[in-house]
Amino acid sequence: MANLHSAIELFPTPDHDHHSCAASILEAAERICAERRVRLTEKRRQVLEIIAKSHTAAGAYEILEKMAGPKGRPAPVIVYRALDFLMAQGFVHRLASLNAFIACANPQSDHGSQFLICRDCRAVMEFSNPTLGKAIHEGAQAASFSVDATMVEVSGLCAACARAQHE
Amino acid sequence: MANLHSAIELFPTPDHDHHSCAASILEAAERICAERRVRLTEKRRQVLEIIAKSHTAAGAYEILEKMAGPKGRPAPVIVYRALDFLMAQGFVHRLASLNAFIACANPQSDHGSQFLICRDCRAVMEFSNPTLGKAIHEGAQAASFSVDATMVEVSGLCAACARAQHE
DNA sequence: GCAACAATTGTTATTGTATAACATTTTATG
DNA sequence: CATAAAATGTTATACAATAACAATTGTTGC
Ligand SMILES: [Zn+2]
Ligand SMILES: [Zn+2]
Ligand SMILES: [Zn+2]
Ligand SMILES: [Zn+2]
Repeated sequence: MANLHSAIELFPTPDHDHHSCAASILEAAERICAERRVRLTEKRRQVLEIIAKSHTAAGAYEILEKMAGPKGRPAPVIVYRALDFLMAQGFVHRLASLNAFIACANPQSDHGSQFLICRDCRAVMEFSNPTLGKAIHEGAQAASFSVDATMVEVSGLCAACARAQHE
Repeated sequence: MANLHSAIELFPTPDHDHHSCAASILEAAERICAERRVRLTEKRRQVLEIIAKSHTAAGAYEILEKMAGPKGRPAPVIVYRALDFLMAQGFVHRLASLNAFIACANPQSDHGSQFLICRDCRAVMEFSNPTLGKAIHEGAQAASFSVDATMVEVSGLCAACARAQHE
């Protein structure tokens, strides 16, 4: 996961070679599932593969389309169940502002969701800013509020799209 | 809006007297609408009133139920149009993590959305932590990302519900 | 007042997102 | 292999949001 000091190189550019990202996500998932004695079944793997294939968030029905075989696409509940599993294991995050899903950049560590979302190319970057996490926790504490989960979604324009607009 | 140094008194407790909160929200809305020469029509006022009546977020269809008269409830689009207006004027915020709506605690100032949401009593507190806002902006800048809108939704347990669980 | 126009509301239909309930199949365990 | 648990299949439904167009209400200048 990007710690925003080296983030400039890490925001997914439209042209970057993505094969290694996707492969390493699948690899990590298999390893972690083995460790935890949970099963990365065919459906679950298929959904994760589809999500990991892109740095843009995928909607549930978009995933369904990509799962479609000769007999047409599976029922919605199929993808939602796979997503529930993948989110429980921390392999996938849900972006509430988009009703869409993105592969986790760092599935090992338990972490709050913090995302930059480009409104133009729809690329998503997950980041983890300690200052931000600390500010949230302190704020909550001041209200005697005990935190379960935090959601930070920042929408705007990525550097590449900002440049493109100036041309 | 709470600036989390005095937040302990401000998280809405289940038993607090709410009439003044709701009344002042409606009052402020009327004043601001007059200033801006926009119309707080009957439907809009009704929707705002329903939302302001509670410190828990209201779903669109929940609002529809409460709008129901002898002829049944109005069409969904009625409430969504009112919500669009109320959000544009800054009287209401949408909570993406709940697909629900809450009255703004400080409709004067333009501000990013930051909320504490109790998973138990479902009460919502809007807050504005400058450190948090700054951290988000700095993080985005480090990624050369220009921010349009930020969304911070923190779910957990409020103080009252935490106490209740310990009994 | 009233014509002309803009804003708001009404009506019907549709798309998108997500879950409930229950049957069947697959996998792990003794 | 019998049993139980986990995962998948099937059908139906609930909830969230928008599209397209008609009717009504409010505003403005004459
Ligand atoms: Zn992550
Ligand atoms: Zn972009
Ligand atoms: Zn607000
Ligand atoms: Zn509570």
